Amino acid sequence: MKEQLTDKKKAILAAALALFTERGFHGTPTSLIAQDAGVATGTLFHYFKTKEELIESLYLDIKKEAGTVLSDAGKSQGDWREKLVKVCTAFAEWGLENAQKIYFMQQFCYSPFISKAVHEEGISNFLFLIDQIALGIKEGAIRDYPPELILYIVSSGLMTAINVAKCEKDPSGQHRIIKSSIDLILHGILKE
Amino acid sequence: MKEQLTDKKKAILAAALALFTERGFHGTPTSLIAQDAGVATGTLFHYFKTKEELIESLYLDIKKEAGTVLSDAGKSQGDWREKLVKVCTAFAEWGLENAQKIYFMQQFCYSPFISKAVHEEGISNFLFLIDQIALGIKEGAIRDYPPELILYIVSSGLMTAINVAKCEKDPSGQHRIIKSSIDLILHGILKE
Amino acid sequence: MKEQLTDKKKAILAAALALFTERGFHGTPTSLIAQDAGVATGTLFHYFKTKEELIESLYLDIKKEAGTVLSDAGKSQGDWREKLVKVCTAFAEWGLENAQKIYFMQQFCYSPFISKAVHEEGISNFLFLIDQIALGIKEGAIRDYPPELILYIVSSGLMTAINVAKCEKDPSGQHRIIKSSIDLILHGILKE
Amino acid sequence: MKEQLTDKKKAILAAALALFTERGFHGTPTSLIAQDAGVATGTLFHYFKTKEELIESLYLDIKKEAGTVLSDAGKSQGDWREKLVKVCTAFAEWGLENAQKIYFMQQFCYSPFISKAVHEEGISNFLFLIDQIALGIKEGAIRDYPPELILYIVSSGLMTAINVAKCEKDPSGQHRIIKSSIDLILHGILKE
DNA sequence: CATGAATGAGCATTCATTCAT
DNA sequence: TATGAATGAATGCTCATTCAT
Repeated sequence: MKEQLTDKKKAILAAALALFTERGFHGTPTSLIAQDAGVATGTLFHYFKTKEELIESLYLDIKKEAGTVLSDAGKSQGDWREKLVKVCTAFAEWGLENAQKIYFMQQFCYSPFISKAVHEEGISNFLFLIDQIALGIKEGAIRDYPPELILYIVSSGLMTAINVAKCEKDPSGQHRIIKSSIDLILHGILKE
Repeated sequence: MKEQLTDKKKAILAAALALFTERGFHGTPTSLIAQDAGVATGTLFHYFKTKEELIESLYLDIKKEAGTVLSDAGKSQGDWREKLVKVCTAFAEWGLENAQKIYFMQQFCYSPFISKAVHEEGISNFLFLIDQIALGIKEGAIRDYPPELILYIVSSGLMTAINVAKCEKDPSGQHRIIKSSIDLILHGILKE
Repeated sequence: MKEQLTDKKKAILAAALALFTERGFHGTPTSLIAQDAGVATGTLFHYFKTKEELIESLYLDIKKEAGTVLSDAGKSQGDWREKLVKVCTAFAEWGLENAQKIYFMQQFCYSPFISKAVHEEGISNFLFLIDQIALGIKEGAIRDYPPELILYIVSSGLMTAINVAKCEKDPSGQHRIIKSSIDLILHGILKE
Repeated sequence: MKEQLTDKKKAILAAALALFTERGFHGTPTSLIAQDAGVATGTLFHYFKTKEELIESLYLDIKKEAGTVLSDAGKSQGDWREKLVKVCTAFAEWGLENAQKIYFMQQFCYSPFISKAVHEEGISNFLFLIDQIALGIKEGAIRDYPPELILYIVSSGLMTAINVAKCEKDPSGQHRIIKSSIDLILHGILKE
């Protein structure tokens, strides 16, 4: 009973993700989302007050998922390099397998019709990484730059790596690119 | 007389850049662009067949400008590191001073309503950098990864650096961030 | 149990009256009425088959109440003038104390989405006044015009008086206006 | 050239008046107004920013027309009674011939979705009557009550008279009712 | 070249009403 | 009875584009 309702919401979010990725926010009418999700237009607006709220909701969900991937990977053992490689690899692999989500986030990121508040809420899932980086600096493993700057540069590097990797057809080629990129990126921030 | 026409075209492009940056492509009606540019709506469509063509034209202009900045900086003397620092610094400084153009390019980059062809044409301004990077690898100065991958990662890193720097109010803080970022990025790609 | 149902119906009617008065028929969604009444939307439609039926029901209730006020006042003793003053005063005072009901009736009156039948049913509560007026004419107290015309003009005069009086803040000012108006109106219809 | 544009605006206003009268504000889609006026929907919104603005514009036009009718009639010669009869008759006759406009004003008057400002602007066309009434009181012709109250009661009486008269089929019947009503109303406000 | 009135397809959103529980 | 999720037709309004002047 309650499951069915959740199912509709899920269906709407799934359809929205697919369509936004293919056609962009403005190229995707809410009516089409509803249709693809197999619900009435009214139903979409029952779960999300506006189209914008749907987009934000989707964004927050994805950010949370990405945050979980990272924090799980961050629990691994090993020295700083090993740990960072694990975290970066986990994120990149997730990104490769969830190409739509990555693409959605990029679209969203530079969309001027999203409020600052939502951006900040989305970033909150990654704040723990800043602490980690700060720790790495203190321990002398990571080069001494503002942790936030490091986080952003690493993130954008990974995103770019995922984009480039996606252009490869075979998975081995993709992984090679990811590996190279992580090597390159980490070489930039790690001492020695 | 020919001057006046060019002036109108320029006015349209300038108004469009400002508005797209503030409000996004879809949040900016062509009528508003025309109004801000001080011309009639019909005039806009006289110079640009469609809204999309206007956006693409703007994009190509900006890419060309950025390309010029880079290629000018690339002509400088010095070893690889010095050269790369110059090129990166030139781009970042240009980006800081042309925040709207950077923002426009980012929006544009992930907009699904832009054709591949235009993206490729835009990138053409940067292809000489790939050759340079390949040369640097051959000469043993740059670490051996696919030159294109290096280019993209460096670019995204710089873009991110510009974004972060723009959050700072005082220029000295901005330049410090840019310097740190370039140091960080180049440390990743340069051997030792 | 039967009490509870009646309570819900009453709650719906009360909420509807308040909302229609503030926001108009079309500005008031049934869902909002239900919410304000503390019931589910489905419940509203259990008691009233359609929104229109709810409006008509409300109208008829109010007309009946107004009719009762008038007929009670009409039972008073005295000559024609005294009697008419009593009836008019009773109506006006009721209107002042039931501003929402007056306002609702005025809205309703000119709403083209109400059927003639309902209008006529509503008027039925006032038909006895026509007979009274006819009697007054026959007895030579009231000037000789079509009784229905007299009724309508007196009614609209009173409604207007109530509207004007409602603009006054203090009750004494309101009563003065009512008194003046009734004097004015009755002077028009009474002989000498 | 300029005539044609004006014609479209006129056509929209005319179509709107007819439709609003028949079907009410909310029962009349803007698309239907445009269709009946023989223009595109976009054209309607070219001339009137919103549906509400169209309605208000129509209201103000009608009020102005009514004001002109009254002020023209007010310029006639004669004693107070003759003058008042002329003014009232002129208004009532205009109302009979412009039944839709009267009906529209009544709808509008009690519509809660109209701003106070517009109501006041509409009333401004009638303010000169208040001065006239005040003068009549000072000269001892009109009974001593607040001039505004007198104006409102007379107005509503005339409106009612028009409504009643409209129910008659033959014009002579209509005029008889108007005449009776004016007699009745003026008897109320004139001394002796 | 320049204008801006006119177009009409397209879209987000609302809301009366139904019905399975 | 009571609920409220689900429905989908209906509507106000936008905006890229055209074209007569």
